[in-house]
Amino acid sequence: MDFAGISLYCQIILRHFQAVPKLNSSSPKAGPKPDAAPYRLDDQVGHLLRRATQRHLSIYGQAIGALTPMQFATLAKLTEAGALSQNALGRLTAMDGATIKGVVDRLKKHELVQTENDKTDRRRTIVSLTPQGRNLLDELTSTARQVTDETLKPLTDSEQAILLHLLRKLT
Amino acid sequence: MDFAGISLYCQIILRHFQAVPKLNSSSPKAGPKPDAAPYRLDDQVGHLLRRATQRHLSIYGQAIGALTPMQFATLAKLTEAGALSQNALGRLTAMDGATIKGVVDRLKKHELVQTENDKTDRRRTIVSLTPQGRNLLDELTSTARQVTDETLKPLTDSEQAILLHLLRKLT
DNA sequence: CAAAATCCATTTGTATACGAATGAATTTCA
DNA sequence: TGAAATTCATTCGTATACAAATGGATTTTG
Repeated sequence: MDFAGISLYCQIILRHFQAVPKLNSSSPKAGPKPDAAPYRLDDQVGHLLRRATQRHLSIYGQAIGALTPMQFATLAKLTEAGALSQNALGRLTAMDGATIKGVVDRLKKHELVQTENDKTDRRRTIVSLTPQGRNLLDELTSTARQVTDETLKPLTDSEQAILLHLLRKLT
Repeated sequence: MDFAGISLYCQIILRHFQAVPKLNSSSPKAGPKPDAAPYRLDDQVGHLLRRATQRHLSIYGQAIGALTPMQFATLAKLTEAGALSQNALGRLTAMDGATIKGVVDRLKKHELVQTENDKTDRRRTIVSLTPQGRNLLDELTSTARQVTDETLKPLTDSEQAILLHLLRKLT
């Protein structure tokens, strides 16, 4: 095992040490206000996730106008995994059945994907990329990488890695 | 300055050291595949933010059925900041004008908020909590804290603090 | 095997989201 | 001051989201 990364991580640790509010800073013995902590919206994970997502989607929107974020995700997943049943595609892009249907319908209207019946399982609809869909995704992928980079720009490289790691644990 | 927190942070650093993919692990000299990194949806911040948000909203939904997340956020912000113009309320809850209008309309229908004209600025509509709205929020706040706790449960205390810190930087 | 449980795609209904346009009111600034 | 810029609330249109219900197909199991 190679320890070349340690100093980088120490850097961020030290930075965080000053920035992060101290855990248990209120002493364990009950003060005059046991319920002193107000409920502040700006401190809630949900709100912070929401705001971070909004900023990301705004960056995406300025960079990519041809496809909505979920349409892009759908084409990206099809590129990655090949043809998939509509429901499987929804699972892999984290959309429920009702939602992925609308996205696929709109992509079909633009002739970026096509559907066919599954021979083996007559419940399934197989969704696949059209040549146009493949081409469009090829053109947009490098821009999409820039969108990710721009989204993470406020963080150092190690902070970025840690954020992704922590978000993954929240899945 | 007190350094009592350092060992905690070192713990997570060491854990991350093994879990986080190495930065620049591909050598700087061009290999046979300069574009070797595939675009994997599951590695994109946007997708991870989305999944973390989905899990959070699912936890919220199981815990709180009386109000949607945005309705709760709206009441919480009104409790925190007092009566606000509709647009100001939208800004503080991170909803645009069109969105906050729908939320306020639905809260009004349930008589949890009320609106009045601003005497000073005739463009503005002032939104305030009704007694029922205040009561309902009082009842739900401790559950909302549990929702936040449950959302962050997969992380240690220091990881939680770091995540919130990093998300704040992405705003 | 056949009933029960699942899975698949679809539809319906409600609730965000947000760009863009609009008209009224207020503020800015030349 | 008065025109230009901004702000506010509203509306319209499109695109997610997701719970719940439905009907058809497949899998699981007793």
